[in-house]
Amino acid sequence: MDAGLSIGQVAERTGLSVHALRFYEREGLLADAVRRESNGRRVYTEDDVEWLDMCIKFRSSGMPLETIRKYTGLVRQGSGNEQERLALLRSHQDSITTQIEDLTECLRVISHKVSIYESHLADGTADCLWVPPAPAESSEAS
Amino acid sequence: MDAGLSIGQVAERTGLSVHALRFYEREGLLADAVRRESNGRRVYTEDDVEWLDMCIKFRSSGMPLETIRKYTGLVRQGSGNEQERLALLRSHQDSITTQIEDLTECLRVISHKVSIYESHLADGTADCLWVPPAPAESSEAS
DNA sequence: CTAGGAGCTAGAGCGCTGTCTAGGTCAAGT
DNA sequence: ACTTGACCTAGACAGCGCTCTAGCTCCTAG
Repeated sequence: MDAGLSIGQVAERTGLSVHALRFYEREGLLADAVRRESNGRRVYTEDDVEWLDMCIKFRSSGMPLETIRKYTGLVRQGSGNEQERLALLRSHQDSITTQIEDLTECLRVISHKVSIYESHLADGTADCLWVPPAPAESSEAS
Repeated sequence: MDAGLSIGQVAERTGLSVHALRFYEREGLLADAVRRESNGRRVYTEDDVEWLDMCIKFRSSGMPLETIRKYTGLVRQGSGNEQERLALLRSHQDSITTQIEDLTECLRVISHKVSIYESHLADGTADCLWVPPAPAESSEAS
């Protein structure tokens, strides 16, 4: 039932490539070095997969490998550094929040542009474009 | 008053480096090739700066240079292809929306982790961590 | 016995987005 | 005259995050 997973199975479950899995391991992103069968093949546990899922969340929210490595290092050291871990997580939290804000602003500007194109296409007046960017926070302009 | 801007001034105003400005131009991201003084120096207009600001929005929301180049090409061609421009903008809009959703999910998971660390640090029980990821959409676990 | 397929390591290569260097021009200030 | 500083071009280099290759070992099925 939980007999341990091959790298291929983990790849399938996480969506990472086998290359990426080996790469992550080499880069020290894994909580503990993956166990091996007698023949040298990696055997992953469910915990490994969970950890990898976490790494994927970190990565996909823009945390650099370097920082994941640092976090991993803290966890590997064992208890005593929870404040540090927390600080790291909090700062990443902030980073994500900022990213979301920035993206939201971009979305606003681009949506404004889209709506201008839409209305100009609707009433046939599709010239006098290109369109200057949205005016920061006020009502319509053109 | 609007005597045209040097590359240095544009760098300062946009936050791009002069290197990046020249790079973007080489890469064909600018609506129209920047005018030059007799001595070959670039002279930017206010419109150029606005265009660059737009490019910055595109870039910072993850649009690849390639796509910006495509958009620029459409605009350069002049009117007649507004549908295409609109399609491109809409698809980028979607991309941003997806990014925001993904980031929001990451933020949820990480905030969960943070709150677990916080409470364990609060009542002194800061072991039994590391913490598995948040359970998708339900109440607390650990 | 043989062919596939999955795994292994070490290390090269790549796509993207800039950044930096080398070598030069030009204009202004001292 | 000389220095300084902003600008120019062409092209090399860099950082990040993978991805792929070469050359190998196993194991299993036909």
